Amino acid sequence: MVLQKRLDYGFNGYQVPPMPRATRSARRRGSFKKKHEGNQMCAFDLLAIVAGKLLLDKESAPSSSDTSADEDQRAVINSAVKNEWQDEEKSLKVEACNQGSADKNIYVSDLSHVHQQGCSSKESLVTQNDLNLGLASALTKPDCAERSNAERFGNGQSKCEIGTLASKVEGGSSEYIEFGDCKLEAETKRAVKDEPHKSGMVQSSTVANICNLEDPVVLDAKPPALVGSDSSAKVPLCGNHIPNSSYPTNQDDVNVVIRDDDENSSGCTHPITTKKFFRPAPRIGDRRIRKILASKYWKVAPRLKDATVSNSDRDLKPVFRKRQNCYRHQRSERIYPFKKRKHFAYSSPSNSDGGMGCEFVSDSSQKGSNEDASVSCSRMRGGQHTSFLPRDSHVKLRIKSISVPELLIEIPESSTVGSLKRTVMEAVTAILGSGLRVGVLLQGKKVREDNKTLQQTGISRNNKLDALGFCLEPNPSQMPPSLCPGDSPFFLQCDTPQPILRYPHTTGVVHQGICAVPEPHVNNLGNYIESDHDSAPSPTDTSMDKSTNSKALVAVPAMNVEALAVIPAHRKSKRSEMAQRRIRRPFSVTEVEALVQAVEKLGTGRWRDVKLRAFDNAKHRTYVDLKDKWKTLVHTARISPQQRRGEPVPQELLDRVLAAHAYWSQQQAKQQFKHQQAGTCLLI
DNA sequence: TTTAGGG
DNA sequence: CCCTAAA
Repeated sequence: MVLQKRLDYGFNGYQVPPMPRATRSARRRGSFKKKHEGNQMCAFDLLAIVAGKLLLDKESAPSSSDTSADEDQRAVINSAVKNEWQDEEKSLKVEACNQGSADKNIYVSDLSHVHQQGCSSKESLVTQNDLNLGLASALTKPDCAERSNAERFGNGQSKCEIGTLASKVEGGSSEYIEFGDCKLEAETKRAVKDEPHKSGMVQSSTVANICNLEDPVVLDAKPPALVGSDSSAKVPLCGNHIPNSSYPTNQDDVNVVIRDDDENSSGCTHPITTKKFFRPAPRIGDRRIRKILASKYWKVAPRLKDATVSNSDRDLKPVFRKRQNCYRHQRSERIYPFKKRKHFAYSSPSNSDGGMGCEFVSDSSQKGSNEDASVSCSRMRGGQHTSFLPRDSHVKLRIKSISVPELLIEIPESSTVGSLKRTVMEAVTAILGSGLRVGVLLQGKKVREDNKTLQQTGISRNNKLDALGFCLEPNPSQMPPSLCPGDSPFFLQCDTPQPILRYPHTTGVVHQGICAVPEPHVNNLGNYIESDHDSAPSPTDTSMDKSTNSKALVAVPAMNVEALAVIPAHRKSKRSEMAQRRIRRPFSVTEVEALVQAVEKLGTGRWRDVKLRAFDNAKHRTYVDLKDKWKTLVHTARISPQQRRGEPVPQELLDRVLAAHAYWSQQQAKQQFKHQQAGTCLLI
């Protein structure tokens, strides 16, 4: 689209809330990005966190008291799932892909692969209201052809696929993460074998690499007593004391506050509302974490569980506190899963064949005692010891892929890709947050009898490799009753303890559907591209403000579940693109004129003053921008008009540029000369 | 944080 | 526009 109209620029009298320079600079400072290059948390991790939590919830739910083999199996799988989801350093991101068919598919996929496969977010995306969304791990798919596997189900039925599962697991711990006013609990793994200072310490990269554990670690079996208590279990398991931690450790959890980028306050500043739900920002580490998470690319949740960023509970809103207690309670029930993972740790970690379904491996002979301890532990919890035999044949599973329910998203055509991404992200988060459970499929059929043993069901080690499948399916029990008519679709809901979705930049727009968002300007999930809100009201900018039209999402559970083959991602995946490059905003002639005028007056080398003088209200123009623009202006003025590109700058302006440049260069030279003179005089 | 300059 | 050294 061509800019038809010039920017109405601020110094002409437009009143735009000035952006705090400090934040702006902080954001712009490259050092920050660099410094935290490793501290990314990708969308996938977020999903993992959510899913991990839910799976855990499910796992420890007292309601499922029976300890049938099936239940055990699910528990084990749950462990693996949540572990794996947080394990991979997949640089995933919600991407939109147009495969050239009528179907538009959106994938959560690896950055490096999306484009590789010819899927570009630049392609036209939102041309219909009913988008067919697929969550796919592109990196796990050799090519687009395989992806079409998912597509061929058509708009209504395509499956959402998420991630690969491998079965490599280590110890773990759970922690809290706040996304805006959402609070999630995340299960994270922990290198048990590491030195305490290594595994537990919070470095500057608190949010960084928690998954770089290459070697599976086998835990020694702990006496049940250890498993019973939260605190007692943690120490030996995780060695998580934090010697030089910059984080206070007076609490049991980690509270990470995600705040939005400063850009989000553009248009209207909401300094207070933004903070409403957050804990009082406290001590040392908080700022860093906050920054890291605000950097739009998150990696993995902080791994230390015994540290907390904030120490005051009293300031929490009641509902918040309640939530926290709730989580804390859950945590204490979640010790045993960690141990159970040992069970899984033995299965081969390396499987990169893109098979489908899962694999059975005989496991009866290995590491009997350790695993038995954990397994028995879980069974004891259910009150049954009878089924447990030390030499029981174990079925070893390797889940290579798992399906998640289908997502349907409705979004106006006028929405931008950026908002679409956010929307998908939110939908994904919501769908995972709405409650999932693991379904078991045998020979394509769902196994519903939870009480049957694996043997009875036919899930034995003699089984075929692909006979067994797993899927994630909506969990009706976790859905808000009011929003769940029958077993119908589950909706996004905002005021559940689960991930809360917010729609950014929604200036007073009513969200259709269930979400009533208190703080529309807080964007804690996406904040991708167009968070750079332009305060200068050009027609382009207003039209680009798509997020205003964000609508509520409706997610429909998939009826159609089938595992797609996926290949595990490499652990050291390429760093996803760091902080998003700012969108390009060509200078309008008006702006150029303002710039020239200011430079004529102030000279080159005083860009901050230039900024203040002429661009104070254009918060998207930094003094660096102005300096750069001047640089290019000078260059433009020197080249022939034929070589120039973009909106033509009047020759008159270019002449002034050259004149001013010459003048101030001369001045500068004079200054330098004088200084030199002074210096030599002193020396002599 | 700003400036200056290369990429 | 980004990144950074240097001030």
